[in-house]
Amino acid sequence: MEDDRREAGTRRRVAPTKGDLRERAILDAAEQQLDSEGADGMTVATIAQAAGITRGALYFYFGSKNEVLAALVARTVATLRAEMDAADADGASAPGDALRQGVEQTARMWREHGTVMRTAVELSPTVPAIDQAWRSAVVALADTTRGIAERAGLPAGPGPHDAAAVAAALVWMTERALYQATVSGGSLDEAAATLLHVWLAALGIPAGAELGGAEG
Amino acid sequence: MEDDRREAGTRRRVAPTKGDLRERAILDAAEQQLDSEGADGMTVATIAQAAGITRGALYFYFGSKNEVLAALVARTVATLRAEMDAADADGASAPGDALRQGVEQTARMWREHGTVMRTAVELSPTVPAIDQAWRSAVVALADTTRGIAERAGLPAGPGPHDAAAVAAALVWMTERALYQATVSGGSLDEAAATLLHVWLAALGIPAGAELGGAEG
DNA sequence: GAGAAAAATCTGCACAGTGTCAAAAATACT
DNA sequence: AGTATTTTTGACACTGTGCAGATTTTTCTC
Repeated sequence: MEDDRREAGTRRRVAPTKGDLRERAILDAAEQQLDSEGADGMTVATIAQAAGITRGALYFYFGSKNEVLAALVARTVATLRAEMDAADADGASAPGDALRQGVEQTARMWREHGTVMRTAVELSPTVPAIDQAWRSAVVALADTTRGIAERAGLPAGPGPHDAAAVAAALVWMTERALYQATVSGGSLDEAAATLLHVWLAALGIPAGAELGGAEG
Repeated sequence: MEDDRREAGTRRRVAPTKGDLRERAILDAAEQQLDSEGADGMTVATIAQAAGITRGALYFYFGSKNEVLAALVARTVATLRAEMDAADADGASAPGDALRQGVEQTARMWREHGTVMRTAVELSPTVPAIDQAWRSAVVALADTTRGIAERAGLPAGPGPHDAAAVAAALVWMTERALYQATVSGGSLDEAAATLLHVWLAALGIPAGAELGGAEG
């Protein structure tokens, strides 16, 4: 029963190995090509080549092309999660500042890794692995947000207006809005400003100095 | 320049031809296999075979497998649209009845052509042709709904609470809810009941006799 | 530390599916 | 019949994926 040590879909062990370098190289190559060629132009052969291995070898590290994408999404999303937690735990304990930082960081993530984020949203419905990675990230962000919301005074108990429900709705709204901005070539900054506005309103925080571009 | 008479992605003329029979046969075969085999198991070869032609010939009628799906979505959605318009123009001029019929008919469509509808939702983000067909249907339904909403007394003028905005939101909500019910194996009837409730509330129509299963 | 055993990594090829195309066959038109 | 148009075919190129081993790296033993 050595199958216990195997990862689903691959023949590789889960144990720590140096081949993790290759894994990272594969993900790097994938992200780069996702940017330049798009999700379709990016082929297993070109990824493998850029990572210095053959097509077949890539399937040693990942069970499929989609699993590569899923891992890429997971990696990108882990960064965002870490930044959010750090910002939340950091000096910025005032709910308003935490929210501003959260929205800003999310927007920055979309700016720097827009293609990955966009791919995650688009492939979620059809690729279970991606859906899982993405959904777990959203849930984690929603949870962090819930903490802020409670500190801002939202009720904790179960109910349609409790901190958890509002936080979830806000996070999904943000996903949707930034995705739309990315796809339609709209301004991420404007979207972020709008989002922050709604966030503050939803949590009942008086809008102090929001993002730039105040108007009307 | 005879290309003007050509359809994008195919070599076939747009002009009326008898080969439309084959086209329908292809779509029928596709829908059947979509039900039995799923979107992945369904291959161009099997569709062509079921339609009595070879793989290559299929590409004479449709530019790609996705175009077949897109045409299937368009056909299915055209049916729903026609039914909605008929029901709206019909005897049921009372907004409440029109809404009930609309929701019921949409739910029935999901019951009878669930696989096609589901495929439309899932492939919309990645297949432009499908996205276009689906989106246009949603817009059309939203417009019909807007008419009902205005008759129900919602303001027509532009604004975040006007009939058009509310109608669009309701239609998208319905899409989402019925999709979720289909995917998660939930009850379409229950979903429809909930939806009708929200619809009536949103349009300010007193809930007379809603669908079965009243509670609380 | 040499050498064997085991594990990790990689290669090369096979196979099925999609999409393209030039040329053949069927059909319609005059 | 003769010609133009529609429809079909068959072969080809490319992609994703599976797999049987070959090769390299690590681990263990003496």
